[in-house]
Amino acid sequence: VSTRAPQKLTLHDVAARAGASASTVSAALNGTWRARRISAETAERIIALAREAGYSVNLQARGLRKARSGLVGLILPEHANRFFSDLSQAFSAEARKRGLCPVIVATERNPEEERQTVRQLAGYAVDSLFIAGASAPESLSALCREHALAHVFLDQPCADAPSVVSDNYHGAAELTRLLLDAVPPERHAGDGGITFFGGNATMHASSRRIAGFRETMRAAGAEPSGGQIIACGYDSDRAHDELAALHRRLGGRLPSGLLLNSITVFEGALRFIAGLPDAEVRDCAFACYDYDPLGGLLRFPLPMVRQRHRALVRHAWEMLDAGATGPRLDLVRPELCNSPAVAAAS
Amino acid sequence: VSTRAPQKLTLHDVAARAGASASTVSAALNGTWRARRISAETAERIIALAREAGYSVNLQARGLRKARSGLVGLILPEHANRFFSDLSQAFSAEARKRGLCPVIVATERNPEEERQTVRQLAGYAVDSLFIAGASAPESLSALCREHALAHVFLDQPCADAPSVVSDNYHGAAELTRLLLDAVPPERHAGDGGITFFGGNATMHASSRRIAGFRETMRAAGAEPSGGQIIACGYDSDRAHDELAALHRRLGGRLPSGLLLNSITVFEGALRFIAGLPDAEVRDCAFACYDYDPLGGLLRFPLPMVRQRHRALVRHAWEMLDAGATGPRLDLVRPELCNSPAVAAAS
DNA sequence: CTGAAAGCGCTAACAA
DNA sequence: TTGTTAGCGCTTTCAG
Repeated sequence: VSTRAPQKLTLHDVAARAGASASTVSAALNGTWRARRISAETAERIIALAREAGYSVNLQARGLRKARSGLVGLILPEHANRFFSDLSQAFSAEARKRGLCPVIVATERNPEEERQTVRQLAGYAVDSLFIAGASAPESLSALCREHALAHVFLDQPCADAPSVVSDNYHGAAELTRLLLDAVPPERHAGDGGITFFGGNATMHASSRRIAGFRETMRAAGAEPSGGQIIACGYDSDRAHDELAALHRRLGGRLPSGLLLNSITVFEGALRFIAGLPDAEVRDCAFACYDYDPLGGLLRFPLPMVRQRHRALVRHAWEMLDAGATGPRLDLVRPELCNSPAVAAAS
Repeated sequence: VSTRAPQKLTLHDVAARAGASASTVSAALNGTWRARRISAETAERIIALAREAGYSVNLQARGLRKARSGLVGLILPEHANRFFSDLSQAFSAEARKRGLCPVIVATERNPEEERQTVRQLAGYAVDSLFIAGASAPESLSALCREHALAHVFLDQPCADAPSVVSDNYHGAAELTRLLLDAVPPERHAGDGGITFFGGNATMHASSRRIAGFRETMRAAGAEPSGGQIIACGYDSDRAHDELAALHRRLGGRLPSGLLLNSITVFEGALRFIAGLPDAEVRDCAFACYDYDPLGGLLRFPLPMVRQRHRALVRHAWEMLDAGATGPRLDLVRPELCNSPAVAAAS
């Protein structure tokens, strides 16, 4: 079924066969022939010929000549994560819509790997670069500037460049309010009260979420104690063990409410909870800052907050289109899923 | 903090500053200077100079010259899917380990988009191309051959090219055996018996899984009836509705066992199941051909089968390394998660 | 041990 | 209306 592979047909080959010059063929194939006032007849003849000869441009050569490649980069920590893969999806769709080719590179939260990748993508002359969840944003931004590379940060903001991130503060505040509603007031505060669980307090996202939690609690007259904020990282096993420890400290019960900060933390917690009697579980209100479709289908209600990946990406692209280059931080309100209000209605 | 952007330093600039020629600099920077018998001193001087001048190669120019780009392509249906994002992760890791830059493009299960993408990636002179979950493999393989592009298929095999896919038959057989064990023999066969649910019987993966199901049932003396194989696609809503319909047909009960063919089908089913009384749910044995970490943490046991993405990718790469180019189909046994045996032990 | 020269395949001035 | 020319920045013979 396959045509003989004719050893890489070039523009000149096509030109020869068409009895035209390379530049004419180039113009015809790129649709710029109108501007070059090449006769429609010639153009069409060339286009037809090129197609049937199976010609296709060498994009490296074009890129070299035009000093831009038609590639757009996205750097992110990992693929195997719902948020980042949603981001990839949205990014890809937008890139292809513009006829660009998405290059998505996972850097495993390794700052040196991130820097290498920026250099590499600059080497390929990507037209612009999106950087999500960077571990060292400022250093990357500097690198991009050295390479005169348009760039924008997502999720983890950069102090020196356009950034668009979720409104972590309000997302956490919303979940906190739901927990406050679900738990009787006398059990709001104090050890064993509503507890923020998981995440890394030194990172932007978690610190904003913790602020949202703390201030919403305070506004409800339930200023959280130190023991009500347990930022024990994002590791699932770690979360499991920390929750077990908390359960022990509380004399064999769960806190009145748990705001689980990320899906991995939720998984760890769920693994612990799975071993508890139903009554005990029903006595604790849950909420999760992250989304998984199965989350809404458990034996207890679980409001979840989901980052609006589409909106984040679209907004980032708009910033670049607008030629934004200076520092600027735009927030996108995340989406509340499985809210009890909606669940009650259904 | 940022260095002045010195308007794209080229190899010739470095050569000039070093008082050497372009070819010498090139050799020094590429580590080929030994072979060219350039003095270590010169080489080191040049390397130091280049680094401090902030030089970095133009990979498009290099690629043009060498007729290979250092890019490797992966085409897949979508990012927002656990299996494919796991695949991306494994692919990326392997690519970067080899100093190559992964280019992952999602084509939305659109055959024309797939073809376009192959052409585009060929235009960028990717060193090789991995194609996962293709909707029209043979046509893509032909395209690749036209472009003399080394390629390999994953997950969805191609009749004319090296392919590596999960052993769907045995994966399904294993799940079926677990269901047979969990359900009393008199309820194995007949309508309301163990039922294969979801997927598309015309597609490779599902058809192999159905075969595995059917033959394992038969071997257990429980040849499934037509009503016990409901290949209603992969859509979650559709699965929900079909399961509701089945429940109605069975006079308001679930079948004795359900082999849910994909996580989306499972989601739809779970949404329906969530509304049923506990006793009814406990009366049905479940299994799922796909993996999600939350699956193991539900109120009923759920054995799941997970494709070994790492092994798939590694094997595919080995085939390319070995220069495989003809048709060939290699199977990778998937992994059984949440098996009752293991659960019982813990 | 090192430099000069010849392109890789394409596009965009500039001529004709 | 079209062809000629001059590179984009790099690697790689081939001569020194």
